[in-house]
Amino acid sequence: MPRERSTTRKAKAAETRAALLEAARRLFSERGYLNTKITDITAAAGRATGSFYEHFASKEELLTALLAELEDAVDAHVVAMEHPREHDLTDRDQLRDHLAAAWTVMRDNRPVAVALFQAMVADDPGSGRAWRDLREQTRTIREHLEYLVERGHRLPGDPELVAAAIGAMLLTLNYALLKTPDSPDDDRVVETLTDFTLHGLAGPPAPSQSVRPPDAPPAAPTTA
Amino acid sequence: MPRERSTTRKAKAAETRAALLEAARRLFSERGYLNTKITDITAAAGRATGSFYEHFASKEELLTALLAELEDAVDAHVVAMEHPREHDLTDRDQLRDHLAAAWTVMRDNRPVAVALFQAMVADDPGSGRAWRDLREQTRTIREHLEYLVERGHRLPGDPELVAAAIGAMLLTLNYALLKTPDSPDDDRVVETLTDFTLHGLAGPPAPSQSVRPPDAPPAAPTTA
DNA sequence: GTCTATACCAGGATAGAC
DNA sequence: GTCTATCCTGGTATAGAC
Repeated sequence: MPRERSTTRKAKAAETRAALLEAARRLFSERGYLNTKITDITAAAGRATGSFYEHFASKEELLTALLAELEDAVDAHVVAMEHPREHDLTDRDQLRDHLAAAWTVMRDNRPVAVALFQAMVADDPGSGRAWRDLREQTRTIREHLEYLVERGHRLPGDPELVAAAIGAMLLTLNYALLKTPDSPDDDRVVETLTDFTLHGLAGPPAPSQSVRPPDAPPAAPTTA
Repeated sequence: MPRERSTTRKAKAAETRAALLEAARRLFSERGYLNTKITDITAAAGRATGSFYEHFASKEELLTALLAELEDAVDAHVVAMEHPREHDLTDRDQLRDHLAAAWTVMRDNRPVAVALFQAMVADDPGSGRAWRDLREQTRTIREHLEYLVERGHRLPGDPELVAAAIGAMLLTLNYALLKTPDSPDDDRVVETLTDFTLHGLAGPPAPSQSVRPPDAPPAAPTTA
């Protein structure tokens, strides 16, 4: 009789590994990645310090494992979508869907989002890691923007830069709003970011093609 | 004869203090705030470890001093401007001036910008520091946006949130672009951020009221 | 594979002579 | 005020028994 209570004797290791990952998630979310020590993780997992190194060489490696899990989950979720680059981000619904997806992933995986963001910023500024991470995480957006440019659309600037700007906004705002209480609810944030990204401060052109009712007053005239 | 070579015996302390600050600036800029240890600073300043504590109680306090210097400089620079909140950020020139000012300050004070940003992110996510810092640093923008709303302009969302989004974009993009080589030049970045903030991805309304020549093709039609 | 125990070091901070 | 010397903590990582 191989495994009865999920313990094939040897597969018990996987249990410890899982416990460590789970504890890490909890602590990363609460105290943050940088302030969580390896000893904190093992203690929270009810394991000895030494056991940690049987599974991970370092905290960074554990984070990598966490990230791999996340990517698997995301892949499984997007498996049916294919996600070609032929999306028109100047279409409000499509834009909102993209931003909402990004936002939801960050919210549903708070520990990883926190850890990645902190790790990105903690590295030496000259290392270029921040830029690299930002580029990677905005790949999809960038490709969509490049597609727009190819179709003749005029963007505010280089797609790479614009995509990075949007990503910077998303990542940092998400992090800042993690504070436990009274954050604006996710829907409102996504709607705001959508409208801002789509039309900026100036607001939509004359005939409101947004979802909003037409009771919005016109743009303010110039001032001092 | 009081001071001959800037050493009144006792005023020599100020020299050490300045040396520490200067060394800290250099190291913060190169290795970042988090990776710079107090011993690194004293070593770089050619002083003994113990001397540090004669001037600052901690690294954080040194950062505060650095920040105070910066604010003095900024104040002196803006002294003639008064800077009332009656600015219209939907006016491209005014918007660009604001963004350019923020960008220039960050670029001209790289060490402080790095340190503040890292310190903000390194704190526990639940502490709310990130949100607090973000709010403080976007106070001016927020006030301008509130002014717009009072005048009847329709923003993409709550002024506080929109201001924070803009600030998040600026701070993080600045940090990411600090990597020494091949960053796009500051002018291009500011222009891009201006256009994005003003009109978003959709671009300006039909009759181009932006600076750009009218050779820009129309917005891309809808697609799959 | 997991535990206990411990070596080890980086770094913060202080004591006390000059 | 600045130095040298040192203490002491927290945290990483390993050794070796079970």
